[in-house]
Amino acid sequence: MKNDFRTIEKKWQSRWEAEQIFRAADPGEPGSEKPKFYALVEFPYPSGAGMHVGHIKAYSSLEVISRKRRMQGYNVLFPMGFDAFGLPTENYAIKTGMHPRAVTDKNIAKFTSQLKQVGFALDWSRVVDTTETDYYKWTQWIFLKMFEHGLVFRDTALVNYCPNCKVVLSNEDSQGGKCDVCHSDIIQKSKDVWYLRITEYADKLLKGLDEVDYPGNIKQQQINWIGRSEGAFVNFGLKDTEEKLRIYTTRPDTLFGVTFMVMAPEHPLIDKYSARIANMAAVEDYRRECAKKTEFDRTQMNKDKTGLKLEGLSAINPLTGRKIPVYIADYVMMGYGTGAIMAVPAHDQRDWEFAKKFGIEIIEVIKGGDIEKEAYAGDGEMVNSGFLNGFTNKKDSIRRAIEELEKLGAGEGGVQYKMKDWAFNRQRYWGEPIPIIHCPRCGMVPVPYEELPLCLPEMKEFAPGTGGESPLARVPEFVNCKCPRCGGEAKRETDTMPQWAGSSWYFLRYTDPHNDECLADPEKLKYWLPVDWYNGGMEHVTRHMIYSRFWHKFLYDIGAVPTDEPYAKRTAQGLILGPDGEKMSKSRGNVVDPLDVVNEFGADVLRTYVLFMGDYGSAAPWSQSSVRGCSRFIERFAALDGMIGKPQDKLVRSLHKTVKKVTEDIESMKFNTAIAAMMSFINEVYDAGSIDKDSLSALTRALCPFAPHICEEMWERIGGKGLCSVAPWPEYDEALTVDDEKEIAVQVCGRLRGTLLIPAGSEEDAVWEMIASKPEFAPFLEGKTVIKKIYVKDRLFNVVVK
RNA sequence: GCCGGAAUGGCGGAAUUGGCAGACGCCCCGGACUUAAAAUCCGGUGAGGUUAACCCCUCGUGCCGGUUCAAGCCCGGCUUCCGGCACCA
Repeated sequence: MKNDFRTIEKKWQSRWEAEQIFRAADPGEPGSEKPKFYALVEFPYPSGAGMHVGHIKAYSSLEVISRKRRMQGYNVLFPMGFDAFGLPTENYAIKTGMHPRAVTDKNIAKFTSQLKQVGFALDWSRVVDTTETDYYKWTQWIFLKMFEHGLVFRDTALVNYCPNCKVVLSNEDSQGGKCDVCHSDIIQKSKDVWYLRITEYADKLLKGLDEVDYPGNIKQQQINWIGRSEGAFVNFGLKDTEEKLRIYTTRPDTLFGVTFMVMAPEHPLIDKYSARIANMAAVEDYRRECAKKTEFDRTQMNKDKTGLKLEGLSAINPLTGRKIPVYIADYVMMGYGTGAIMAVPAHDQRDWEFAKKFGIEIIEVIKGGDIEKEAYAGDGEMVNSGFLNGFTNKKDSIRRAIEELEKLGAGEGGVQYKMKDWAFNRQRYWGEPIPIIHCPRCGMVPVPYEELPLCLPEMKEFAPGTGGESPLARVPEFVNCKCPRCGGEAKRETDTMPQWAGSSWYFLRYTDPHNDECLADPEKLKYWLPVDWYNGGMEHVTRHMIYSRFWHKFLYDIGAVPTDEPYAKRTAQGLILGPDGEKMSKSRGNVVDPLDVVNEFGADVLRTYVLFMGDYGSAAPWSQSSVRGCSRFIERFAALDGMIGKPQDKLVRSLHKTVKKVTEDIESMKFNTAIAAMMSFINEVYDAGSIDKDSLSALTRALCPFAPHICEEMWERIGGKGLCSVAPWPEYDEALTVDDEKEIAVQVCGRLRGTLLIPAGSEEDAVWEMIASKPEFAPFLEGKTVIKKIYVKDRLFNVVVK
């Protein structure tokens, strides 16, 4: 037959929908006795542009895996939803005057129709939309639970602020000093910020990595993100005061090498002792200078150190009693450690550069480098260090130093994280309202649980206020309320949550998307969790995944979910680049629209191509002519119904090998070689001229996860029972996957001198006899002494001669 | 700077984890079919040498060296590219 995909694909998509074959069975329902398989893909942000080929690649992997698992008898949950809060929708709404709700609905409808056109085997009865009140009710519920457990706090802070989006961004959203959404330069602004105390979970997030199946690089990225370091807090005395200047260091054993201290310009002790600081005017100037720089600028200026000595203030080394000068410099950040450091210029390059510039003494305490040239950060024998002299092992000397500090009451061992608490508010309309009420008498009061959801008020204008305040602040009916605690007049918080909120728990809601009593029925959570396999992009490995692991671990701690880790296994797809090998982007004009491919070649071809184009985890450029190659493959398959004939032993064996390869390769995400194996098999069928019906039946089912429409059509033509998508996965006979004859390589002294057909499993002596009797090998062996024979069964025979 | 990963034909990529490098697909070339083209089918296709032809030989997985009967794969030293983090004390 011809692959008349325009008719065929519609036909089978409506059959699947009518028969609801992709619906997952909840516990207690028929089908739930099968082993469960929960396959999760990152739900899309429904942009107006519709789906991108990247979406297709991201979803196709688990689409194929879960289709196969379904055919193998699993109860599969493969759901889809929409992460629909966020700036692009809101900006579009502001520009066009449409309500964000209407924009969202339109975009979701578009995505839904496109996903269906590609034929993804999704359970459409479980669609989740983060912007629906039924959903964000529970996002708010989780926030309140966190509030209740002290994981939410508010602080005034210098924040990353995007002047273009008029919104406060987390560190994660403003990397490299650019806004993640619009790429404008970030400025620093003082704001009231809501924080989630994610640092409280830093250790749990780190430890949990031991029990999950993520690729090493993903684990490593999360480990780096959390950035745990072990060291010590040391309290330096401040001369002529009772004050302690507290610092954090990873090398407390270098205390004897401390020649100055550095505080961050914002350090509070500077204000406290401003009266003692003789050059306070200059200090203020320096501080103003620093405040002008963004954090990005500060961290970029890693060449030239700036700073200033605090005249009149000095610190006392707790181990030596020595007087040490104190500086301020912007290479020390208020946001890490204690905002102050002990500087050991001999063994820290930054301190070294600073010391050189300001003419400060450099004392070597670890032997092994040339501290005149640069700081030495390596290992070596401790010198000039009192009781630490002679230590050569870093671990021992650190332990000994901490011991001494603790004995003196001058410090203690401690741990620091690079990860910071999560700035959790945005001054925007299209997000979940933060369910908190500010009462002049009671302070911050949570909205009572029974009043959830706290819905967004209806508005016509969504632009943020000029002072960067949330548009919700302009709705008096929303803002003014009664305090739930004292009944007095109070005001609602008007900030909304960041886009990461809704995506931090959506996979839980899929298990029970319509529940009105709790975020999901505990029975259903218990049945479905954890997610067995989660696939998505590398770009979400640190933020989204760490956030959602944090929320999940919190929910586990309060007994709301049954597992402490949400995702048992995580994989990531590689990017699809444009045909020019560059990242696809509108400005480059190299974007490929997946729907164009569906219209020209059909969904089966699109699906097959994105998985065939290369190693699934690596980036690969789009190639339109390779799409044609896949189209040819599908056509060649479609024509097999006209080639049915008698079984041929060689072909049957090939079929079994092919089925084995496809079965194994799908599970290890080697989709390209699985497809290649089926292509080879079809080439063999064309060579042989015919294929038997059983083999065609097996091939059809093996190809079905990749190209389900044409396979359904083929299945019907060859009289398959029911729908191919739920037919049993083809079995293979292990005995038929091995040949009874093998062609082995024959080498003399490691050089290939020919091949030899031998009965499979032949022993060394028998093979040697065959080689010795073959005239074609004689010239290489004549007159030589055999020193060594190496035989790798069914593969290779190497004769070493002299 | 630090942490990951990669480098294989004209191109995307295979290679049972130390055992015939280049599967499969694209591109290109030739043939069949066709009035013709497209489509389709069949064949060829790493480089060089040799041969009338079949054969055959040599070289070849970023670079230099090593281990081994045998290295794309292991070890040591580089180069380049990609991703992440980055004045983190």
